[in-house]
Amino acid sequence: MFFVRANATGVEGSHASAANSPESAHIGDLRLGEPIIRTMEDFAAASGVSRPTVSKYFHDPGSVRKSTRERIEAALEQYDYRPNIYAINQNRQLTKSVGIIVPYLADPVFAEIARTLERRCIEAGFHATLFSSHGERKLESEALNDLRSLRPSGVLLAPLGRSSDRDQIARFCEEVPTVLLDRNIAGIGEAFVGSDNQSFVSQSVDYLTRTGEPPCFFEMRNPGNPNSLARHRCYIEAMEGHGLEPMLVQVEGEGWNLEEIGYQGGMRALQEHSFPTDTVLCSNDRLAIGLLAACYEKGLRIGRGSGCALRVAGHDDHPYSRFTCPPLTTVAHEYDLVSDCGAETLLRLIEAGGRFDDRTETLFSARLVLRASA
Amino acid sequence: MFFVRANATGVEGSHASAANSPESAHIGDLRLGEPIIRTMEDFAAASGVSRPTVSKYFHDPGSVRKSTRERIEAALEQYDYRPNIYAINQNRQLTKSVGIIVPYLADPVFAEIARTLERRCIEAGFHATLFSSHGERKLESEALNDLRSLRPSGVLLAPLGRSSDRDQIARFCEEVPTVLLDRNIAGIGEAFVGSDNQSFVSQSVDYLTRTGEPPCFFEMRNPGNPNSLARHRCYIEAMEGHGLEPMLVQVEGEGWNLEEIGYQGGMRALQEHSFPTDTVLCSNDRLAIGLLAACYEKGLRIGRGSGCALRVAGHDDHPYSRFTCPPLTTVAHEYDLVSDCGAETLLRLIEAGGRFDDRTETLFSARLVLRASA
DNA sequence: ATAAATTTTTGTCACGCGTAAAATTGTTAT
DNA sequence: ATAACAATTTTACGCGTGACAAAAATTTAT
Repeated sequence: MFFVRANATGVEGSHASAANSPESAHIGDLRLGEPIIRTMEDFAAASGVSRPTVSKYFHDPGSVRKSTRERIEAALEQYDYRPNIYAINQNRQLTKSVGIIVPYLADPVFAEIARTLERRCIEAGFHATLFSSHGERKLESEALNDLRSLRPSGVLLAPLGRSSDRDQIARFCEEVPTVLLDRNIAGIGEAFVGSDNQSFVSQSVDYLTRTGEPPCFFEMRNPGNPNSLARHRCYIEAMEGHGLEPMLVQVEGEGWNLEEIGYQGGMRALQEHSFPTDTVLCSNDRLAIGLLAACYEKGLRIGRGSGCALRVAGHDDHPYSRFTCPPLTTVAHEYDLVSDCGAETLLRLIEAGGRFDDRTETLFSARLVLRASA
Repeated sequence: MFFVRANATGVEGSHASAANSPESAHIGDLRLGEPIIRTMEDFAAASGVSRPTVSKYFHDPGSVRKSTRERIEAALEQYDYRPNIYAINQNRQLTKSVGIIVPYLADPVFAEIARTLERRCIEAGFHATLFSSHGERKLESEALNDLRSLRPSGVLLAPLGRSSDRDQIARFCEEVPTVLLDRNIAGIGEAFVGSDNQSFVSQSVDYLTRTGEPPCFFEMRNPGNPNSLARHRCYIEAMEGHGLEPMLVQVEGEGWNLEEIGYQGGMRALQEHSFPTDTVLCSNDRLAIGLLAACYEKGLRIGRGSGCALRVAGHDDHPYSRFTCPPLTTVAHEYDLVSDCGAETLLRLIEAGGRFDDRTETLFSARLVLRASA
């Protein structure tokens, strides 16, 4: 199954004889005669400036005299000291830190959202700490607790949704200025930024009915995701708005393995001929990816051409939907815009002192992306 | 583009009038007469026990007398106090925290690895903090610095690879007990856990040559990933071992958008007929996913059947490779095993006091996964 | 009941830093 | 040179915790 090579490089072993005391670990890279800099105290002594002045410098380099600044920066060159961010957070009245929580990092959409959020916060001079709930309520709670200890000036929270501990989130939001992202919880947090599910579904339904048979809706019977519930409702509304009968194809399954759920459910639906029309609109792209795999296995040709058996469309513009076979027609979740706006909203919130007078909800419209699958 | 609904829910506004002082924010959930518990000092007073005893309790509940334990736990019920993890880390000689760094969380493979690592560490009673380098050397450096401040007992580090600051990582590893993951850096860290690239490539090359034309190798010209370099070498060795001429198809591109790079490179290679054989072995599954999309667009049938124009295989068993069309034949990177072993190795390292006598390298063999594409 | 062992309390120091007031030094204007 | 002002240093305290020694209280053994 596996094997172990000991000392495979043959070059090291240098630290094998080193003792465990923290000093000895540093003897290697210590030019003799130079002191070891661990704390701001040490660094202040080494640079010939008092510790509070050093503290002031790190808070705002422009707030100290030029000659002092130069001395500090000279010492900085030599010792590359950096203050302990967690000690700072413990003591500053208003931190330069923000927290980010996403429900599930293994979902590429959230991975992208997290990446953008982190970048924006860093660009604004903040230190960002990222947490993933990994789909588990317990881990979401842990993340909230950690964030409390971190004392961030603000938090961007994309909650798990149905399985969140609503009361705990509400309490957290009263303690820490929080912007909700992607999934709204009515009345909780200082603001919400997300997508307008109605514009998602109405666009896809409009397009599909205009260009062919009206779509049935392919979804999970018990989605953990509140956006799924909203899309379900919007589909029904949109169909009724066209004077059409809604057609639901619901698949079983729990958790976050949506491609697998879409595949299994798709196989079953195809075997049992449960699709009442030749057009399938999936609640999200991950289910669609699974369905496409099932269709391929069944030998069905997907697309809007004459030789095609089925049209398949999704929602979200998942990073991989460009690369499915055929490429997936979908409605883009503008997660870059949502992320940018979320980060910006949080920064405004922090500048405003942590509270807004009114709780705003910013919803981005979706953008239809036509590709070959429908 | 987007619109804002102010006060859309119509139910809230309760905290709109709350002042900014930390006390007033808590009046809402404060049963009058009960003190607000923020620190261990407060909590000790509320539970009628001294603070050091409370501290002892949290360190090890079994270390205090039963009657004392019950008093603390009764108070815990009432106030749900939790010690500040960052303050703890600052003071404990040996922390119950570990750090995890992965190079790119938006890659589902690393997202899965991170998730498994985190879970294992939590199960072992540790507090895990996850960092993503997001593909940027600067962010990897930041993560290392943050971890220094966090004072973890150990770190699991999957480095960026080529773009890592090797010296900085070396220095870090001398300060903090570190297990390297997925990508080895010779001699750095107390141990390495990863995959045996040779077994990957030899298995795929063996299988493909046995069942059809020998494969050409589809890869990036300048991969940032050291595993890619290793696989390149292993492909050449494997081919020569069969007495065959290695055939390389190298595509341009930078960064982490591998599907796109595979797609663009694949389109070009197909247009220019650069594939010298009907069998394409991709350096990793993400490139393969892009190539499959290009093949679909070109109308090429993929698979090992008689009506097929091309066989395509990959490496890694990417979470989506099951759902490509056709499903991708690949060699599984056993990232669950790697994660488990990595976590276990770190725990052993911590128990051993942070240093191993010998630097071990544990390599997992790959597992051939036959699907329809080759 | 008394002595011995265990547990808890008290007190004090530590960690690495922010912060505020007072004392000192440096700079500029006159 | 002197006053006026700004920048800096000193001093002292705080944050929320761990760690350790000595004293006090409790439990257990005899």
